[in-house]
Amino acid sequence: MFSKACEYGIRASLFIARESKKERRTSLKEIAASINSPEAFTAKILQKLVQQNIINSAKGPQGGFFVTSENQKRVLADIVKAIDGDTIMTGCALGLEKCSEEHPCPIHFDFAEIRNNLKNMLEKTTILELTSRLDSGLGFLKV
Amino acid sequence: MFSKACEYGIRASLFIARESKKERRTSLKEIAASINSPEAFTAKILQKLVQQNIINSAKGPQGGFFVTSENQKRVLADIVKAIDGDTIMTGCALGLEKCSEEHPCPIHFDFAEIRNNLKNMLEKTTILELTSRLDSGLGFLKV
DNA sequence: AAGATAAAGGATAAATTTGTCTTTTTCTAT
DNA sequence: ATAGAAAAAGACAAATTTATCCTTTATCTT
Repeated sequence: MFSKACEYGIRASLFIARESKKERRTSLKEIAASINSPEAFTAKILQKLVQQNIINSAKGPQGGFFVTSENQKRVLADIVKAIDGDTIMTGCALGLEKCSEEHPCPIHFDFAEIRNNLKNMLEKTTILELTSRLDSGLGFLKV
Repeated sequence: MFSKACEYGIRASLFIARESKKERRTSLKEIAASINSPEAFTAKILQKLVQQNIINSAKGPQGGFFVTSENQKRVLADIVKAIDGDTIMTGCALGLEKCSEEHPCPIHFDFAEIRNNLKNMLEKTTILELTSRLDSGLGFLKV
């Protein structure tokens, strides 16, 4: 469904956001250990998310990654788009470029429904909401 | 969503099934041209589908690929599983191995619904049904 | 100012997926 | 029997994704 990079990206973002709520910046090392992801690869993914202003970072001592309250309002779709693009939310299930309502592939209408449900879910689910779930013990990020 | 191999595999299977309804066996060359896929790569995918008895083939002159009436009853899920496995229908959205109802990731319940809708769709949609749509001009397989 | 800390950036490597090419096997029709 | 047709099989190549390592930049602390 999502690429490995995207899975790590979401998990990392949620972990960082959660720490941010506690007014803590967190380091790459801590993130990778907490979400069970390869450190250097995770660094690359976080770089990309920082560049797109989805999460935030600061260099130097006491630096690290964090999520501003503005960015806490971001949704899963933002992360997914930043890393995997939006093919999963808009593309044809059979990979046909010119698939559309007017010129549909054989599973277009069945799939459009599922894809739209996914899209809606990703677009309405905020980082904030998910960290709340984590805080209330509803959900984990590791293994 | 699906791998390229899976996209080609589904498109090819539908094309072959459609030809089979007309009592025609169809060749690799014809298939690849008709669904716009790389010929040699498509060959590998079809090999795998034949091995798993999802589509059928015959060697030699007048040979080619076809779909028995038994196999016409197969569903999309069979093809997807044969090529991509069933991760997409059962796996965790965040790639967590031990994600479950009891030990869920933060988006487990939202995602489970979407994943189940996808699973149900794939499991109820037969090759036969899809070729009927193609026959009635409802859907295409190329580009 | 100097040193330490932590992310950013760039080059490289491994693994997987996608894709090609050549040879072999099987079968049909003549 | 044999020639030709077509899939099967195996080896190889390119592209993409996943992953690592090393150097540079920024900035905080002393």
